[in-house]
Amino acid sequence: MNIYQIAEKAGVSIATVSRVLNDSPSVSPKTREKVLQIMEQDHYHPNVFARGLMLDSMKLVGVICTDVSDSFIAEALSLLQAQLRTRSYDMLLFSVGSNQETTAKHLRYLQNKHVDAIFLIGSTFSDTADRQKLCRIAQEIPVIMINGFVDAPGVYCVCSDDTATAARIVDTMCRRGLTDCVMLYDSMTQGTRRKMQGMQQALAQNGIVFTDRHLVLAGETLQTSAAAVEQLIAEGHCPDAVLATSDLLAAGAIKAFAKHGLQRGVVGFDNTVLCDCLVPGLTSVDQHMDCMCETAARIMDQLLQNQQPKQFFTCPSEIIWRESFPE
Amino acid sequence: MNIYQIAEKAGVSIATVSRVLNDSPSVSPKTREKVLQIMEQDHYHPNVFARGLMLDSMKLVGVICTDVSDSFIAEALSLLQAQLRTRSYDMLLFSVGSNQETTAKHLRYLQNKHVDAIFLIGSTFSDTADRQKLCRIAQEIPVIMINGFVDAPGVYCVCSDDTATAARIVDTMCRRGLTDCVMLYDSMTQGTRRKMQGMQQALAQNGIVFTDRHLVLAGETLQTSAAAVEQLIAEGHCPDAVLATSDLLAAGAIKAFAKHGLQRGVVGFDNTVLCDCLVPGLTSVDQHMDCMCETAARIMDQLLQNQQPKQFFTCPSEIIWRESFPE
DNA sequence: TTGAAAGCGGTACCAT
DNA sequence: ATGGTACCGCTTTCAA
Repeated sequence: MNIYQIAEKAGVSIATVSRVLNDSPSVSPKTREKVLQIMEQDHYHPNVFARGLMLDSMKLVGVICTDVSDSFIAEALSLLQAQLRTRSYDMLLFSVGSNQETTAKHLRYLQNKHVDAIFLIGSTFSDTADRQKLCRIAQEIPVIMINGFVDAPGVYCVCSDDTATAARIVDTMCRRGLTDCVMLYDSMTQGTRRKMQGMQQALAQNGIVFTDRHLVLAGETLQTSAAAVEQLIAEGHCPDAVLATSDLLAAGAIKAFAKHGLQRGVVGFDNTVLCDCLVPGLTSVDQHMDCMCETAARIMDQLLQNQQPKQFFTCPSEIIWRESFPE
Repeated sequence: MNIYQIAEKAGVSIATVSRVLNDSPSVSPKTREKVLQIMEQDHYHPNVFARGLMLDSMKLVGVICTDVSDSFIAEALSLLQAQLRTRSYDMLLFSVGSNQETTAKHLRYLQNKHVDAIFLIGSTFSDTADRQKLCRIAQEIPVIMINGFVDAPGVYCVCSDDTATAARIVDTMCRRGLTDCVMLYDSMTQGTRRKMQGMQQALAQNGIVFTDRHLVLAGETLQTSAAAVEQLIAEGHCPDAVLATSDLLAAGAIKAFAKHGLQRGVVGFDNTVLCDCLVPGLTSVDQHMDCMCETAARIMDQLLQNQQPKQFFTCPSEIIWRESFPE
């Protein structure tokens, strides 16, 4: 069923049918009605490829993320999906791991797919060559980073205020005398860096110099994180408190402390479902992903209407206090 | 940059260029080399829309799931994504909630998008009208259900052997004298039903009649689940052991028991990251999603090559024993 | 082995 | 308000 057959049945030209499809005002109500009726009864739907070919758009956006099965990213996808739906955009999803080069390759791939925009969730671009690739793509297609940061023309970034929140947490720790606190992280992403800066600021405010010993590489699983903390304990460097860059790492710390019968403040990030499951309940940071995704979608709207949005946006995050580090 | 410009630069016709693009054998090595070289230096990539228009395919599959942020589904997506990538298919993702009608609508939507296949993750089709819609679509496009079951021509299903595994667990419980066990569930999906059947079988084997009291609706959050178990305790119906249809519900049970200082066997499903985080560690069922996704992808392969795969597949699941219900 | 030309199913401009 | 028609970029016969 195509536009020609509809035109023939309705006794009009394909141009008129096309006008009806596109809600053109210059069609008489009578004609429109007749055409619509025939479309209806024949279950006609315009061919998306033909439309794409002419308009160079299929109302499709590409989304590149490191790992769908990360609950933080999964939540972002869920919310972004909802935002896109209200705008009649579909989502082409790529879960590509944390390799930068792979991510860059996918950017190019999506460009060739003629997507209308590209969203990057939690990607890092520390490598210069890859960042330049990103810049080139961004000249042609709107690129919007969620919880990632690259300062380049055409690249728009929405982040949460990790730095401020991490600072607030570490400052609270210091004021309670827990000055020997550490940050558990799995890899030096932009997000980690922002949180680290917050810690550094707070320590400085409390007259403490931020050094390597405040930063602990903890792997990316519960087990590796627990092992890292246990090693600290074994070495006699048991920290007063722990701020982890994810709830999972924080869970590892809780486990390690519990094993040694120790009571220590632990705070995580992302406020995932884990927090309520753990004992003690995990104090964590809710990054208000809904805000970030809505902002990201709005940026897309503006870009596709050739408006110039601001390049950087920050969404507030919130500390959700639980027993692992009470307010 | 299109096929015409390449043809002109190479001094050949567009037909020849097209042949090179499609690896046609009837192009002289010389010509092919020259065309390829020009494509290379001009960074030419065929227009996906034009190609889609002719071939009626963009090497795209639609994936409909209830909720990306469910960790079980997120894992499935991650693995399915990997399978699709090796086959050069892209994934159009829809997270539509658990409403059947909405799911059915999206089937139709994807049909109009001319996707090459549709995957459904964890969907239920209890409503007859919606199931019929599914059947109609399945006549035209391969429909593959992961962890869902509908017996209809053109609908292919990959499930894990929930029934057998649930039976094994409940049988173990009974043999240990924990005959007063209950199943915690959140909604009567196909998966729930399969697990329920397993429980029923095992109880029957142990001379116990399966009744309503073995089935406890526990909502879909940690809190609702804990509340449901606490209510049982308050009513003096504290179960000997609990089998929950998800780890989250199981976590709720653990929490409720802990609050009352009770020691009870608890088993979950999906073997999510939660299991290791909980205290005691949660015994859970690993459904080997990798197997299911690989099978699903293979079914797609066969269907797209007009072969006739079996309609129903079962992947083995495995009990991962932890402290909450030791082996 | 190669080229010419007819689609694929729309959109949009130019007439009328 | 409507129709005719030239695209969009590729695939695929049919001839040469």
